[in-house]
Amino acid sequence: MIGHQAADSIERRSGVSLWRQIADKILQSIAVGDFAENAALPPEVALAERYGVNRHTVRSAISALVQEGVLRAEQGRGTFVLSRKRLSYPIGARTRFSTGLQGQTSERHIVLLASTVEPASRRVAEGLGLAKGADVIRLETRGEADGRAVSRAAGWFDAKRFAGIDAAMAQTGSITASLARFGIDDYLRQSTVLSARHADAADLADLDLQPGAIVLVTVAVNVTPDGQPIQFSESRFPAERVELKLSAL
Amino acid sequence: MIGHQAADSIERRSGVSLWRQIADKILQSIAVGDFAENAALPPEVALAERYGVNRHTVRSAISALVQEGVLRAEQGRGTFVLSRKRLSYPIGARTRFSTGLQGQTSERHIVLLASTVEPASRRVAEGLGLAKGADVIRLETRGEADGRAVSRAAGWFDAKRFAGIDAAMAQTGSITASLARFGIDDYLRQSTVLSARHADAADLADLDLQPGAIVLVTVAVNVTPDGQPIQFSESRFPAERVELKLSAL
DNA sequence: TAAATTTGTCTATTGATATAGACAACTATA
DNA sequence: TATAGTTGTCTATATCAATAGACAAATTTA
Repeated sequence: MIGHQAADSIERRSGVSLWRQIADKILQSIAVGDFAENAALPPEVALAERYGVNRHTVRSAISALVQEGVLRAEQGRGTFVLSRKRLSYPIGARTRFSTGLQGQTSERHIVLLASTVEPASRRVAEGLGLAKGADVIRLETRGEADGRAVSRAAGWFDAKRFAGIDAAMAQTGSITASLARFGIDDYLRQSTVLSARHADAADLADLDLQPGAIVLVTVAVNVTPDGQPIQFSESRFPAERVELKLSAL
Repeated sequence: MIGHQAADSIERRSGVSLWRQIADKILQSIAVGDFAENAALPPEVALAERYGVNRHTVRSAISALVQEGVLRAEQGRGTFVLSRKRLSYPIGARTRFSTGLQGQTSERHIVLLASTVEPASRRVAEGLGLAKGADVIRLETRGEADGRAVSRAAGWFDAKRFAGIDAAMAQTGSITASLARFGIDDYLRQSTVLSARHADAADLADLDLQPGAIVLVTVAVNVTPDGQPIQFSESRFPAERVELKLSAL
């Protein structure tokens, strides 16, 4: 697991097609820096030998990545790496979307997609310390960096205490700024539970992913400095574009 | 993304077979608690309708999970959930394998698989603040809980400073105890970078996984309280058996 | 016991996946 | 301008994945 990958590290009869596995490996190689940006990939025949598969199988993987906008193929010249490395998304005591991504991207922002009032499900109620079924405001947001989707999050707030936070969010485009209007000057991340799974149809649409992608999922609770829960959230990140950097631990 | 899954959240032509996607969904449902332990799954025909696929496709998914030891099928009776929920693996400032898993499992331990002295690669050298190529000791370990593999880690230590840590590890079975012999009474996790990918052949063997599985990967540096790096590590976790709980943030 | 329910097995068909080989089209270079 | 190297396209074949239908085998329920 030290950078290189054995020629035999491809699994057949796995339910995951070979071209998908090879596309994953190429993405990984780009993220790790084995394949440099703007440089040419090894020729198809070389990749085919390296992974122990037919050239056409490699072509399937490449065409999927061309479709994704990661590679560009030019007849007679070669296949070139377009995409940058994974975005390193910081998670720590004071996780906010805007801070910490400085320097990695030229443009980043959050879009508020929808806001609804709904009864709290069991886990939302537990996270916020409310009774099950109590009214909560749900904000659906999408994080973008350089025009690519890097996160999709749902955040729940006590509807009584934070009435109007949806409007504030629409105005400011920032959770932090919106909470400030309710007298929350500082907040901390109390807990984060992290898991990973294959993208389903909703993930594909929400994060502009290609079928077969992997998503990282975090479920977190934010609290005031004195421990009062204010926000429960579930966030999804495209694993091929984002890694999570756990800081301030 | 709130517990339920739409009937159409299955992707065709994705490079990931339908049976694998459905197996993932069933695992997810078990982890979330939709399918209770020891209880019967819905009958095959019901699952087929729910996911919009043929009964035989559901059967392929089930047989894969039976192979994995997650389900048990009994002719005439039904298919039953054997496995417990995902193990919640804590990661925080004072992450150690032994602490924090209390109560979740009855038995857990680390096995030292191999120890070698090798020249530091670029990233290991950077993590430990050594010159590239300097001698480092590498410990390969495997974490088990209730007889199931829950982690596989490689840890690197400065060979000069920690000469003999391999023997200490073999004796004590604990990194913490081994470091104590070198005067390290306390250490902190400085940074953790987290990503996810499909399991390759090495992961399948190391973690007893079935093809198509997802692994979580963390790359971390541990330091003394005054900031001196002592350990660089890369750990792999089976996403179907483990979730990471980021605590003390 | 009989009927209903559920998993197991078999055959057949279609489409996606993977391999194999040949050659065309394009680019860079000797 | 040749030649070598590279991607693009085509045909053919074999295997895997998915659907469809029928019926057997085992268990539970009426």
